[in-house]
Amino acid sequence: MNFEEILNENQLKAVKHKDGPLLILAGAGSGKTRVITYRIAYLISVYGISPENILAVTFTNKAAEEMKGRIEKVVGKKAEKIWMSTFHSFGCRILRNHCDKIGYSKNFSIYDEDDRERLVKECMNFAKISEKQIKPYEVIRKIQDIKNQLLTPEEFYSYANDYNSKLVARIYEIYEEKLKFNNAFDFDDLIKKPIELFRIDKEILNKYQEKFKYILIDEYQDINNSQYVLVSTLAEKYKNICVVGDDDQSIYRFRGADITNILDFEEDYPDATVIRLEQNYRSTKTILKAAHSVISKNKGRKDKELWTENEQGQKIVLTYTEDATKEAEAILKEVDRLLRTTDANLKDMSVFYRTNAQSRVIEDCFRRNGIPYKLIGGIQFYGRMEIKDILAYLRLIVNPNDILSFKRVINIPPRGIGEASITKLEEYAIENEMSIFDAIKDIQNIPDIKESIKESFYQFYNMIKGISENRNNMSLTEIVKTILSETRYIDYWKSDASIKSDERIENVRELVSAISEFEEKRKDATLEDFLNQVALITDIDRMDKNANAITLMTIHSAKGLEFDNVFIAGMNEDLFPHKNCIDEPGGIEEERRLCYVGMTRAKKRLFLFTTLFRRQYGSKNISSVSRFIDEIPYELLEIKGKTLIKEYINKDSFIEDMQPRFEEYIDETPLYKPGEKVRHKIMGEGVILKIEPHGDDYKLTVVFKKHGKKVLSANFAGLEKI
DNA sequence: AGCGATGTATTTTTT
DNA sequence: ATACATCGCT
Repeated sequence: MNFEEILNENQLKAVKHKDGPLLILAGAGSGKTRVITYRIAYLISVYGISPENILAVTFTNKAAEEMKGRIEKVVGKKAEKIWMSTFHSFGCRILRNHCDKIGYSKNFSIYDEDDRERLVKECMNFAKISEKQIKPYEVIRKIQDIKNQLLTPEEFYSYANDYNSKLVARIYEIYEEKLKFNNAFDFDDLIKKPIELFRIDKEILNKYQEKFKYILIDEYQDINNSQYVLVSTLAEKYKNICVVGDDDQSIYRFRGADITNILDFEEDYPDATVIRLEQNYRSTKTILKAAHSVISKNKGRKDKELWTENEQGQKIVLTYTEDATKEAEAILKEVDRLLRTTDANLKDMSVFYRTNAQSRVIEDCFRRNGIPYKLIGGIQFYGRMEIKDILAYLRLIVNPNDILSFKRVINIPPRGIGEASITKLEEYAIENEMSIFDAIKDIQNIPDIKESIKESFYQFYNMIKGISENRNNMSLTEIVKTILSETRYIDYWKSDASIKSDERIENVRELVSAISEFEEKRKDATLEDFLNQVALITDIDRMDKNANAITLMTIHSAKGLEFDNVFIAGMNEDLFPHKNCIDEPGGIEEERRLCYVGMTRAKKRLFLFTTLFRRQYGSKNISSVSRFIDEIPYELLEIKGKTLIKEYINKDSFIEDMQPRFEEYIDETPLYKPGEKVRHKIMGEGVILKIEPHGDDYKLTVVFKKHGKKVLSANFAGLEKI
């Protein structure tokens, strides 16, 4: 492998750096992934570092897998020994090995966002705190913050001065107790608990500090406090820590990401080497210039400007449409045009948006017009109700202490067991510090439960126990199939008349195939392995890059990806930047970084869309163009839909609310000229014969190849130039 | 326990 | 608009 030939000067410097802290400031598209992969390959193949001494933390599981594959091509099979995963998977692995040291057993459950919400609500119930006093959502956010700061309930109590904080402190205390009782970790625990472990057991810490002599952290700008502590702790001994990131691409502040981690790296490690990667290999000059012009409005960033040898490329197309439906149609039109007039495939295209809710209109449009798409995010596959039901059964088999999972499925399908009986059983279990199943064994001692219900509890217990005792003789697929047949879960949905029930059954079947696929890939895998994997997998990890379909996702999900053609929908004020961010300090800057991330995903062409109206809680409201559009130099934009603006600006009702910035885009010249070839959705190809003004609109006379001469309205015909 | 009617708030982004 | 919680009824 000749590293000199495939890397530029700075990339090579980063790859060849051996010992000591290293900060790589890698701009968008600067070949960051290459540098990480080749650096690891170099450490192993040239410096002779043993693969098991390397820890690499990436942003997605998929990125880890891909990098590992590429490293394997250079150094061979031994690449397997590298620990390469996301922060959370790493923490999970540590806990699987050592959680007994902090009072958990290794069949623990991992609670996701949905589980966490249920648990918080339970805790609030328990503490007699109503959802009117404080919203569960707010509590979850606070608890997340507290955990990122690594505070115990007692510690937080001492900080809690105001009323709300005291409520949260109380809920947090119960929440932590319940997690422990259930032998469960939430996402934050996967970082926090390993730190606790390392603090308690210096021997284990020492073992891992010795093991991970070389540490690499990707997307360092997006790590939060607890992740920072975890990394620093591990790197403390050898300080061979290489971090890669870009302060302009920090977009996860809402989950505690702290941009000062990367900004202060040189203070943390005064002898750090700093390497900047500023040559961009991804985008056109136009795209890069526009993106830079936007991001440079941010204050307090490390000043830098990327450059590229790539061609100028076409202008950025900004399209005005009336509303989200028309916006979706405009995207479709552009997609269609690209497919016909360029060599682009659907898999080279992606539509980004700020909020998941925006995907629906676009999905509808694509579905109606037969455009295959893959949707990332929103309600994730493993977040679906029916999938979570089955997973709860599986968890319960693995971890009988998991009361949350127990309660989820004890009456699904219905077994005639109600809230009241469940609560009595749970209280008995908690009082006697026993698992919920041991409580069932004792059920004759619990007063006020009807005999028939006791019998139902017993049956449920026997079913789970039966599968549990047998599970070593069964494959994972057999286990899940047994659950389905014993619970008659599919029948339960078949008897449900709603339109969604077919889809649910389909999803359950897909879960079964996912399990058998998993089992095939990892022959010795246990049910625990599967559940852990599922808890930490994301839609991005499941994405099939080669499927010929256009990708729909939020800009957050798009981080780290690139596409030839990028469409960003909803460039509207209050949506992007989102209204919830506007008052928050630093909120706008974060949104601007998000915009920068979105724009810099594009390699060849970038299309932005904005609407004159947006629907909000049902009603249609006037909406203005995103400020980020104004931050793009006008000469880099090609604007479509000007006649539409003109139409609205002449309406009295509209003019009052009209933002002045619309004015500059008004163009009196009609969009079409005689002699131009156009295409109509229904009538196909034709040539424009005549144009005459008609109110705010234009009357077009067009001769179509197949349908002859027609007179159309320019605004409504939806003609496309060819 | 389960159903339907009524009222009410609406989560921005994700491991 | 719509999902979701709550309440009262069977």
